[in-house]
Parts: sequence; C-alpha cells; structure tokens
Amino acid sequence: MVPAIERLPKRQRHQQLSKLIEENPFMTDRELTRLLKVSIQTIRLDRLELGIPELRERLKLMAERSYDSVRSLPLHEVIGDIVDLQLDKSGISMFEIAHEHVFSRTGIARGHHVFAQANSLAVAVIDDEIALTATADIRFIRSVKLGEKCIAKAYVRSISGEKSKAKVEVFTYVGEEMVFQGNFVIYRSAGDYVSEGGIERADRY
Amino acid sequence: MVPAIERLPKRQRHQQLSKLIEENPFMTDRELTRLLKVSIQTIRLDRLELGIPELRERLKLMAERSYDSVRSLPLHEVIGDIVDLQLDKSGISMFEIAHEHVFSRTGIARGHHVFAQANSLAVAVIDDEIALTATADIRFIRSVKLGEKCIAKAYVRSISGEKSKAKVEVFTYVGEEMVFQGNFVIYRSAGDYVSEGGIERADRY
DNA sequence: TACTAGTTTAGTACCAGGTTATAATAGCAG
DNA sequence: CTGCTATTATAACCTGGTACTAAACTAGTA
Repeated sequence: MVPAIERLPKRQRHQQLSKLIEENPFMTDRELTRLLKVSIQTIRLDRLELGIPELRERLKLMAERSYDSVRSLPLHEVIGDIVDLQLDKSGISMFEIAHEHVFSRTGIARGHHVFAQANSLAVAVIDDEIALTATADIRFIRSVKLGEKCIAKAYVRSISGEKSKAKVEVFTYVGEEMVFQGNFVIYRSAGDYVSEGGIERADRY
Repeated sequence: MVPAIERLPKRQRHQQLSKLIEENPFMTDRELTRLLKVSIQTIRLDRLELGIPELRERLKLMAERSYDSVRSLPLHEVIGDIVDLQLDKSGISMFEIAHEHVFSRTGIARGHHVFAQANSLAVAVIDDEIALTATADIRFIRSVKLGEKCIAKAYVRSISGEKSKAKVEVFTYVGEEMVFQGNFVIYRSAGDYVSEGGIERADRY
C-alpha cells in the first residue's frame, strides 16, 4: 500500500513549497518550478493538495486583509483596550506589548507606547466633548518588555468645574509591579454640563 | 477648441470613476460599466487617462503595501523623520500630522503622537547602546492640527557620565510657534551590551 | 514476468480580466 | 463638407491560472 521508502521527496517538496510561498506569496507557479525543479503540473497538484490558492487569490486575500484593517483602524483612537470606564471617576485599560512596540535590539518597549496607553486612558476617562492633554508629569519606573501586559488604571483626582481642567493620575502595572506613573492635566471643553452622571451623549458612537 | 458644453459628462464620469474605485478597489471594469452606464471600452480609456491600473495591479499594490509594512516595521523605531542629528548634542526631526493621528471629530492631534515624536528624538540623540526614557515633564502648549508639520528640536543639557543619565530638552514647533515642550531624563546603558542569548539561526532563507 | 498503484509530466480546452491596436459611428463646430 | 472629440465595437493577444485526459516513469508485489 504505502510504498514508504521513496515517499519522502514529495513531503519534503510540499514543505519547501509551503515555506517558499509563505516567505514570498508573490511567486507564480512558473517561478516555483525553477526553484523546485519539477514540472508546473506538479506544482499545481501540490498546491491543490496543500490547499494553497493561486497567486491572484493570495494577493486578493492580502489586499482584503489590509483593506479591512485600514477601514477598521480607529485603533489609533485609543491605545489599549478599555476594560472598565467610569466617566469622570476612573478607568482601566489593557495593552499588550508586541514586536512593533519594542526596541528590536533589547525587546524593551519604547516609552511613548506606554505613555500612549496612559494618555489615551486619561483622555478617555474625562467625560467631555473635547479633552486634550495639557501637561503631564511622568515616570517610567521600570522598563516593560515584549509580551508583557500593561494594565493602566486612571483616577480622576479633581475637576475644576469652572476652570475646565481635570487632573488625572495614571498607574500602569505589569502584574503586581508598577511600571509607570503619570500625572496628567487634561483640558476639557469649557462651558457645558459638568456631569454628575445624568448626561446622555448621543454623538458618541 | 474646447467645446465646453457637452464636455462635462466626461469629467464628471472621471470623477465618479475615481471615487468608485477609491471606495472599492475590488471592482472589475465590467462592474463599473453597470454603474456608469457606458461601454467597457470607455471605462478602460478612462482608467488609461486617469492612470488607474487594472484590478489585478491594484490588488497587487495593496498586497505589497501591507506586506512591506509587516516586514519592515521599524517604522515604529522612530516617530518622525530625523533631519539632523549631532549625537550627545542636538537633533531635529519632522513629523507631519496625518488622519490617523488626530481625533476624528476635531482634527486635533492626540497628545501621545506629539509626545512620541519628542520622545523618539530624545532617545535617538543619546549616543548609546541602550537609551530609555526615565521621566518626562511635558507641556502641550497649543493643540496641533491635521496636516501641520511638527519640527522637534532636542538639546542634550547634561550628561552625568557616571550616573548613566542624560537630560534632554525638546521643543516642538509648527512654523514659528512652539506647540510642545518637554524635559526628558534618559537612562543610558553604563557601557554594557545586552546579550540576546547568542542564538545563531542557520535556517534562514 | 506481468499487474497494480502512486507520482510525475504533458497537452488541450477554457476562463477572467485585462492590454493593444484598429476601425466604425455619433455629434457638433468651424 | 471637413475636422475633431468621444464613444463603441471588434479582434488578437497576454498572464496565470483551473479542469480534465492521457501518457510515462517509478516501484513493490503476486
């Protein structure tokens, strides 16, 4: 049944094929024949067996992926995932340090990403039409590394109702350990309702 | 020369065409004929005039863009373009505020992007293996808006050789106007290299 | 030895989504 | 009428495939 001896070449080729296409999805079958030294039909049978779509389908998939991620990129609106939010009181967000956030040499997160999480949260926690960071006084307590999950907790310390400023304190933890601390002064749009929980905002989606 | 009267339809159609393709780059010429009520040849002439490539080329371009941005993501290494750099002395970087950096509602830049530029520059200007932000004291002087070019200038104020800290002051301008100011304390490596475990990988091509 | 099966190669027809070139037609301006 | 633009039509050709049929080259086995 299973010849079992000269069966390897095919499997090997399949592996190579998968790897080549993963490394460079822009390759045509014809280019692959040159690299694998088999006929174009073999390449096509292999793709069939492996369920690898043709070049054009691959490119279309990639295009669709990137197109979707461009569309749904209010990713920049808030850095990190908001876990809990009590407007004008406190908030919690989570942010996992990925490759693109670290110095490639050391795996240590660039400070501005940690700051961005805290800043986003400090702004988000202020319940106002417009909230902008005025000043910040921050401390990076220890470096954060690739893969670590940063939990930022923001507390609104004071709202100077007339003066249209709010003080927000943010602490960021990895596990039990505090890694960042910042005091933010946030400008808020003056002249409107100071919320005590009774404000509905319809323009917020 | 320019008939000027029934000349509009074409221009209008060109506009519509561009818009349709921009909105949905996945449309074939045949689908476009149905929307614009002209022959497929007209669509193709239009694309030719407008320099819009065929569907497959569009998808390929999109795929390449997303592929590149995944591969070459030291895009995050420095925020903004370094224009001038004198290590341990000063540096200048430029950063243009784009759509993805602003609050969509107001067109005002999120603070952490402005901070990121300054922070990146403050770190870059320190001539050392490893440089990390320790603390920062920052002030957002006025809000920065979509399309504005931020010029950040960093000055190294002191290097405490033994103590492995440096003070860097950064000023960010839009035109003549200062929009941000920050005092950074940067940790620097006290002269050691961080070994990454010494793994050589031969399985790489 | 011949039979059988898995693997590889070859060849043909066909398809989508075009490009390129060439020609025919409509509509109006001078 | 001539000349010009815009539009449409027609046909040949291209790339990078799919789908299908058929042949040829392994081997192992009865």
